[in-house]
Amino acid sequence: MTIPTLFQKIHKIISQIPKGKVATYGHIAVLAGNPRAARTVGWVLNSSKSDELPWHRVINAQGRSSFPDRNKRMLQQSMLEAEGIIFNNEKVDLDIFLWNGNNLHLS
DNA sequence: CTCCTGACGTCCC
DNA sequence: CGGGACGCCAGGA
Repeated sequence: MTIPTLFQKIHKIISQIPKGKVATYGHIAVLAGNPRAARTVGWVLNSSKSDELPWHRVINAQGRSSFPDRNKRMLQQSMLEAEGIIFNNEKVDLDIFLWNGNNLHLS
């Protein structure tokens, strides 16, 4: 395959986020090779089928959900809490739960 | 080809 | 610490 598109890279990376960890859009963008493609990451999640990607493990640099709908944010929070992620005033401790991309392997 | 939009990030006030 | 403005990448009309 020729130079996987950011879409494929991002998609692959997100699908490999380990349980109990979270990744930020910016971090994913970095892992994908484009530190400035944070927006593209969000676009991928929105464009791709949310049922095949752990979208709930993707949050912004603030350690918060970026959903415009409060209801959606709480849903994500609940899903992460179910995985062991601890929320502090609706904020995640990135120093502890941020995935560093250890087990990441692109093909 | 040009313009608009988007689950972001960083800088400045 | 909160809010506003600009920059980035990719896709769709």
